[in-house]
Amino acid sequence: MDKSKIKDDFRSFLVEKGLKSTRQREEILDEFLRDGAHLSAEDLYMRVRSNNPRIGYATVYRTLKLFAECGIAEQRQFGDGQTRYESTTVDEHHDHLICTCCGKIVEFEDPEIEHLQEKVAAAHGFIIERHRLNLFGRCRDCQAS
Amino acid sequence: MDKSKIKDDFRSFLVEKGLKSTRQREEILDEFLRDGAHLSAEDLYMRVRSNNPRIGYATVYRTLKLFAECGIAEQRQFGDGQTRYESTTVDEHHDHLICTCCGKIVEFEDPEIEHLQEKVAAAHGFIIERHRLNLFGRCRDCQAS
DNA sequence: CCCCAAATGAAAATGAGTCTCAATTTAATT
DNA sequence: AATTAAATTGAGACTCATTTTCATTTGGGG
Repeated sequence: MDKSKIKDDFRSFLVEKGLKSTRQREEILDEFLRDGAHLSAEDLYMRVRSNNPRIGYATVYRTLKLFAECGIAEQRQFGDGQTRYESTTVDEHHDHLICTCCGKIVEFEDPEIEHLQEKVAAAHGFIIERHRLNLFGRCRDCQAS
Repeated sequence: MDKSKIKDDFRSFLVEKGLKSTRQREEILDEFLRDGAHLSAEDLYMRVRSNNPRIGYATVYRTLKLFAECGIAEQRQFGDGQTRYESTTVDEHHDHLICTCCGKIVEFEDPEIEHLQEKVAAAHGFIIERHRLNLFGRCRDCQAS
């Protein structure tokens, strides 16, 4: 949750990889951290643009991939055809409840489920690196209609 | 698992919807049921083509969507940019272990996990319609490298 | 300050999936 | 068997997210 730590992480990552720290990358990261959960490249592009209209589409895409590679963001697919990115704080990640009616997304975590996942994986000889759990259904509001 | 029952299901579905049973749909369904777990439209197109090169791309896409609508197939995204379809037997569905190294996909089911999912969803006021659980990691063979 | 590898932006390219439309086929009806 | 209306098909055009290309600009070590 500490934004300046995340920024430092990213800068270190760039140095290690022999990449450069640029104004654009900083701006994109700032905007990415400003709030938005589940931002698509398009979303982020729009936001960044409103501060600095000279930033290109491709740069946003490229930078987002760097975030993922660096580990400060994770890619998600919710089935609407757009890849969405979510900022991660190292030891924290969450699963999602997605309303098939209104599209609302609720995050949750459940240690018990995680533990069972490890168990299942181990039974098949796998070592888990990450997981994706999406529950699709109807939220309370949409159960009326 | 009873292929002729699945075919009958699909035929009934077509009748109910006022749609027509065609040679192409039969051929595509036959090929779809022949084996392939996790077929992409492209995969299936290739296979169908090897029997009948006159079948079009669009027809395969359209038919696959019908399968999904009918409930004899489910769509899956494994993050490689292609939608994959998996044949379903009504009450049976599975989650996946995906090796990030060799791409191997292992299916599993765990009633305990499912139960916990229901619980979590209920706690947030959701009624689950379906879920997707993917565990990414390294399979036994790839843990060496 | 110089240099060059890396980065950028604009535009073209790609690739999965969808749509259009003229020609064909299905299946219900004469 | 012939008729017919509606559904289907195949080819290719199209969409839209994402990637690549390439000429130009920029970061930062020497």
